[in-house]
Amino acid sequence: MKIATWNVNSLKVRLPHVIDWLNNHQPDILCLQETKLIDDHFPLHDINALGYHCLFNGQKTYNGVAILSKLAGNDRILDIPQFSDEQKRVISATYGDLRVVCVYVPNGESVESAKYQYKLQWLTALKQWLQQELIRYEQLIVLGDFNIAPEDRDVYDPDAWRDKVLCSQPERDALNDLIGLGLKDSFRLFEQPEKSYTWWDYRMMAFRLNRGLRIDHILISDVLTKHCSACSIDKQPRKLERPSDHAPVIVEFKIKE
DNA sequence: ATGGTAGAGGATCTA
Repeated sequence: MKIATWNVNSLKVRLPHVIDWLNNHQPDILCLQETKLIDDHFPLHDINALGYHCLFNGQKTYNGVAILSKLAGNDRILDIPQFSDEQKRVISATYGDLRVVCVYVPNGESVESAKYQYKLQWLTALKQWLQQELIRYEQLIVLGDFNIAPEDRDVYDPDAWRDKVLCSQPERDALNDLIGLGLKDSFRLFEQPEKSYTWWDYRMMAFRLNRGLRIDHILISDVLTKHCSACSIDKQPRKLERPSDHAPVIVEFKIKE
């Protein structure tokens, strides 16, 4: 079983890349962030034509998340329950015995910004909700754009990024709090190349110079860890014309469900 | 040097 996450930065612009990627990789599940589409404009038929079901939670201009899957999803939940938020950043559903939570964590803008406080509050709400979900679902996977680089080795220039947004200690603490609920960063279960990143700024030739950050993650519950066989970043789509600024992250499991 | 690029939408806001 193969599950992936990809911040596409506009599904309208990136639809050809997503279609090619689905055809080439045949993931069982692909979670998308920054679809930037209202639900009425979701390209449902194009994706259905590839044999994938779609669940989505979109809005105009910003944010927006979706889950594409070979199996139909059950028990769909939109957003974080009991957390009032106009921004569409979460969708979750069950596939077989697997509970999938697709997240687009707020960027935060800068540590001085009000958006940074929103980000930390949002992460607290996510933690409180996931604590309950982990009781309900033994096989839980939480994946998406977390907008947090967990450690200095996940940053191309740690000194330049020290205490900056995406790297600050409160953000890293918040991510570690999620992991502390009983989740693991699947990427770090395996030996990985040095300087592995998932996002590169469009500016200053950042991708060509591999000036990136690893901010997209796949967190899995302990039961899933036992069956997890690989986790990797696919840099290939970042090399295409008009790419997303993020690369997909893929996790694989030996179990079939 | 406080820039630069991309997307949405139609002037800025967000990342």
